[in-house]
Amino acid sequence: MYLQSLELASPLHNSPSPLSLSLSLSLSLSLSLSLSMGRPPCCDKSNVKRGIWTAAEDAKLLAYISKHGVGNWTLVPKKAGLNRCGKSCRLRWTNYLRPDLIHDSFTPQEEEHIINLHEAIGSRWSLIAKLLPGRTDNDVKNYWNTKLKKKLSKMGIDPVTHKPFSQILSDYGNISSLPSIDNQFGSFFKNLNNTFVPKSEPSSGITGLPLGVNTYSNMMMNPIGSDNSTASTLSLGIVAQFQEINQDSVQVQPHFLNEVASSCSSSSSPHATDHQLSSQPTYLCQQSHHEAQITPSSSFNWSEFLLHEPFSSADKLKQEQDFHGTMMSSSSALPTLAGGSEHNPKATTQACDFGSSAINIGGQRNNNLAHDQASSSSMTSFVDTILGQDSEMQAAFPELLDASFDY
DNA sequence: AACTAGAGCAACCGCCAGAGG
DNA sequence: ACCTCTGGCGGTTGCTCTAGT
Repeated sequence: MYLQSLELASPLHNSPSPLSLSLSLSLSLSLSLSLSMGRPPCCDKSNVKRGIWTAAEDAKLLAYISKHGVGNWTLVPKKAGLNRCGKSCRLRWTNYLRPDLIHDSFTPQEEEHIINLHEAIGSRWSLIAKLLPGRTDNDVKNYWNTKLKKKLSKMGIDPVTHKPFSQILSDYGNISSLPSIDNQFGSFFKNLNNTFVPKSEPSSGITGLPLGVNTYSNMMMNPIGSDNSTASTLSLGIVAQFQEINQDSVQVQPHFLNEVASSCSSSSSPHATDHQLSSQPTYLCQQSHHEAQITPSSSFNWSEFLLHEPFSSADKLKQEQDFHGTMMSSSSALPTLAGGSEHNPKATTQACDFGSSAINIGGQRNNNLAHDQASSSSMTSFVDTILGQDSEMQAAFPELLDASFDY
């Protein structure tokens, strides 16, 4: 069927030169191969318009959807009189034409939400977008990739782990026998090539940034003396709300953000996922949703081993003040987030067990405090743990561990 | 004015999960 | 249990615009 429509529509048919014949043949062969070997394409890609949408196409799609609503997207282009792939129509509607979308630039508050949520749940753009009314996952993703990632890097924060580069360096220095740095440190070394802000001048990376980023940078860089309970409440609330969204997303209609927004902004539900919370906790990884869930090790907790960023006392004082102030604003800006864990002590417990750096903003800071007293013993046990695992891996995969890493 | 590099963003691609047969 | 199909998602690409030289 696909082959037929391709041949009928192909411009090659109008001029059967030897070249076009061979092209047509190879095209047919590859197409029939793909038909026999895998799933057929959702539409005849060679026969649909691609690229930028015109105003006329937008008008057609809008007119059709406003009249009939969205149903089967593969039928929409046909019924709307569009020469487009159904998937393309869906994307155009979802990312651009939907009436509830905001096309303005992101506000500092939204920026802060994105950063906090990214730390909490990683690059789950659709989930993050559900917490930002009027924004699409594509918007958020683009904004993160083009702006926020660079901003964080310039501030000396690894956008993948949300840890200060210096901390990652310290960690790496203490566990230099680790075989694979790629998995552990994400984009750190990539980012380090482009930007590095000396930690002796923390203000240089912060000046001029919007409030949200200041807040975040202070949270990241000054755990000392900060209001741990507030920070903890915020981060735990994010996790709780994320869990709530995860559950709600099953029920809501995907294309109507108003419904999504209202379901997301509802107070933390008492039914919030007793079964979820009591089930085995999982670590959320940023690399890919395909490998996003990792069974946690019971032997150690990453956050127990985090180092804090050393600053001069004057910097500390200023950042402490900033942190107090901005955390308050964060809490007010995220009312449902902050309230999430209050009604759910289980959530608190579990979130604290989330050792991944991606999860626990406040918990990490608590641990940083404790780390002042217990850093050496913690780091020792951490190194022991890693070395133990290293030895196991060396025994299992000796050929993979021969490569050395020079920096 | 012409060229170039980088930023921003819309759109596409390929994979996956889930529904339905 | 298996297969097909659709919708959803995250990652990537490529076009356009703008600032710098």
